[in-house]
Amino acid sequence: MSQVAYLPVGKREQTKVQNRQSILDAAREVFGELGYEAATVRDIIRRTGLAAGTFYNYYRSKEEVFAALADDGARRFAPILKGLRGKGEPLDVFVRAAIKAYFEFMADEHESWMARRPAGEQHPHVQGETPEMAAVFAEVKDAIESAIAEGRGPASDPEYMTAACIGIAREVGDKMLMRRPIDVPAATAFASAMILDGLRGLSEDCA
Amino acid sequence: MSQVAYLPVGKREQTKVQNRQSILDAAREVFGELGYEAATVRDIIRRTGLAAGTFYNYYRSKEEVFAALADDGARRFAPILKGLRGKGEPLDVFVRAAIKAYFEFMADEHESWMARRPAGEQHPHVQGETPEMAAVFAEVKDAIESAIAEGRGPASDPEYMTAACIGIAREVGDKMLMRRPIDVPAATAFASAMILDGLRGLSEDCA
Amino acid sequence: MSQVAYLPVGKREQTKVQNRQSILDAAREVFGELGYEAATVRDIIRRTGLAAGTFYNYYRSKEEVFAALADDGARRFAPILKGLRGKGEPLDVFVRAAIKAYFEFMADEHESWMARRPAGEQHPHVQGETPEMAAVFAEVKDAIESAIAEGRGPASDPEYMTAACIGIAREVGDKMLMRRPIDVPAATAFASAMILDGLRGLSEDCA
Amino acid sequence: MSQVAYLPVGKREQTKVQNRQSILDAAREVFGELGYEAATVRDIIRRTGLAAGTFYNYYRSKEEVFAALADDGARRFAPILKGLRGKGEPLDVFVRAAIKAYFEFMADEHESWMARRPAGEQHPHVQGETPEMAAVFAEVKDAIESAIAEGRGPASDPEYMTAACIGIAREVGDKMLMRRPIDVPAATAFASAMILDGLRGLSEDCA
DNA sequence: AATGAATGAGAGTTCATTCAT
DNA sequence: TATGAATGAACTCTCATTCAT
Repeated sequence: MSQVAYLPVGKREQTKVQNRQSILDAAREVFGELGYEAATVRDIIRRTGLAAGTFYNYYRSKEEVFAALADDGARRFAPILKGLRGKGEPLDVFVRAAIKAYFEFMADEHESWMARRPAGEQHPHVQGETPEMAAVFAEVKDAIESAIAEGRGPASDPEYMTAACIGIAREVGDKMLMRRPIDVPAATAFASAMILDGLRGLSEDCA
Repeated sequence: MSQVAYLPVGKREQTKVQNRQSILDAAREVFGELGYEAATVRDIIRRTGLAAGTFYNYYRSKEEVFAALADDGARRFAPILKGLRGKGEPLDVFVRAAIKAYFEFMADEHESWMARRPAGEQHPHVQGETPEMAAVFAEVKDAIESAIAEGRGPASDPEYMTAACIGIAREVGDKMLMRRPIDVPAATAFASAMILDGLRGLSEDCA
Repeated sequence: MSQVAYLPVGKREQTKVQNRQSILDAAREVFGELGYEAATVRDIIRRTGLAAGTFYNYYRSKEEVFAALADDGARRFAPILKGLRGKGEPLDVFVRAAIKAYFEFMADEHESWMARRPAGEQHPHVQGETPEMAAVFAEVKDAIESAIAEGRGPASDPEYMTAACIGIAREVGDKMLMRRPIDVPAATAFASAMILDGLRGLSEDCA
Repeated sequence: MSQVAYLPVGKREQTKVQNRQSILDAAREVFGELGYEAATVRDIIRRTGLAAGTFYNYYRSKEEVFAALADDGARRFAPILKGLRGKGEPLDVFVRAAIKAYFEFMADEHESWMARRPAGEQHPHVQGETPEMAAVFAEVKDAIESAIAEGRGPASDPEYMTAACIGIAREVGDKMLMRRPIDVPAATAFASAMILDGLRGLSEDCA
């Protein structure tokens, strides 16, 4: 009677939210383990414990869940990046901060991220992307390109530069997650140095 | 009957070799066009003109053809790399040469490589690998690691270094293939500079 | 509370009646557009705006709505036919009047009737019946048979005669609805002449 | 060795022909019992005993089987009608002959035809057409229209005339099949008289 | 060996129907 | 009573793989 409903709190709404979340969670795992292409809607619902048809009450296709997951990731990462971009910092500061943010994000997500490297790379396949990662990459790329456009870094070939930075972040980040303990600062230092100074910089900066 | 077989070139052996090759060729095309995951054995045999069952006389699965293709690629790329490794060159020479070899290899293969990026990125999907590429990466990684191990470069963190180099090569190479004309020397210069000097080096080396 | 209910018109009863009617209307449309077989309960409720479960408070199945619709049609057509049957008219008068009544009924209903012949006969399918039509046929058949039984026409083979009349009415009526403008008198004249005089009668009666 | 192969006689070809036939037979039955719309591919293969996938080795869809069945029917009926049309007979001769041919065709097919009226009309549904019938109707219609166009009958309203004749044939034919014994000559006499002379002609011609 | 039809598991998806709210 | 999400059976169709020829 006197209840103030800040959010829908009926039992129905509750299970709806739960189910949506179950599906997203299951999807994250499945995409992680099998890769986007190999994953099937049925794999997702199986892991969910829900009935086959229930999936379609929430998402119309595998693509749609993927997109939802990507949105999730982007929503969490974008603000961090936006903050960095606003300040007009010189490139090295920006790079270090962005890499740090990215690696922290990766480490955060890493349970599911690890799930997808199930010991021994049984499939020859594809270095998968979690949907969140895909979104994050897009953001990073955008950020780096505009940083360059604003003259806060060498104006060599913005597209190649972005590509190179992403390549480093992706591969080093991947390796980072495979080590125990996961050492974000070390990986950040390495990747930043590599980006900023190349191999030459590594002896001094990282050794 | 009266044929003298210097090599296995009897009619049987000939068609056997031909068929095996047809399958590999078809597989290369199909993996290129559809991506590894989306490709099906049926797609491969359809393109082959052979009967469905015949496929299984040569390969037991899609994975196996993929592996065979990867071997192919590795067999062609490995000698180049081996040559470089033998000479005990300093790291910068080795890197430049390796990158060059790799990008030339990519450009060579690029017809099929391009085929599988069918303009507009209709799937959200995965940056696939041709099987050959996968093999090449393994080789490169090995080469770089041993170069480092032999002390011909900074002894920072060999695994991270390798990862970073591969990341740069992969992403920059990808971009290179998307430009017209495909400019291998320019991409090589960029990637080498980036690897060796990082962003700082780019202004001088590449501009 | 203080409402005097002459008929069940309480709020509850009102919406009950309304809902029942919505469902029937929606069903008529849907059967018309999709055909009986292709129509689904979901299609009907979707058009209704009601919740899925609500349908089942009124009808247990698609079949049951169909039957209800047929009853509707029969209820409207039966009195007309009953009027004709009571008078003991000779067969030709009866036939003309019945055909006229039937064609008028068809023309009346024809919006929905037309909807279900969506130009170009995309399905190979079946000449469907609206439920009302099915009911009407039953009535007509009964009327004709008893007219014959009462000796108001040639006693050849009542069942065949009925069948023939129904066949003519059905097919000619169908054609009538496909022409613009819909000319009920002309179609009635044709069908009556055909029934009464066969092809020979057509030159004189209809030309 | 010395065998002259009039037809493919390998075991494989044999089963292929058999399977194709099984599917057609099963489809005929299923369309008969359930109607075209309600019938599913699964219903057909279930009755066949073949594996699910096998269906698709022969036909790509329900539509395609239907079409094949219709072709069958048309192939058998068309020549008869063509023969009649060539001779330029007056309309009454043509009509009698065509009706006779049609009813004989129906009686022939009637095992399967009967199968689809499984005692008591459990579905409200559709007066189905076997695919063969659909094809036959198209032929008949064409024949009648051109007979009229050639002036071998009253020039009233060709489309209505055709419709009326088809209606009679369809409905009377249906009834004919429901009687035991099936009396094709009687039904032919009735329908012909009805078409040519209408109800008035029935007393004299048929009684 | 090569063939290609048969197989049946399994994918995506829709639907009638139930039932807690 | 109305609601609408959950259910799971059933449908269409494709695929990897086998095996008689």
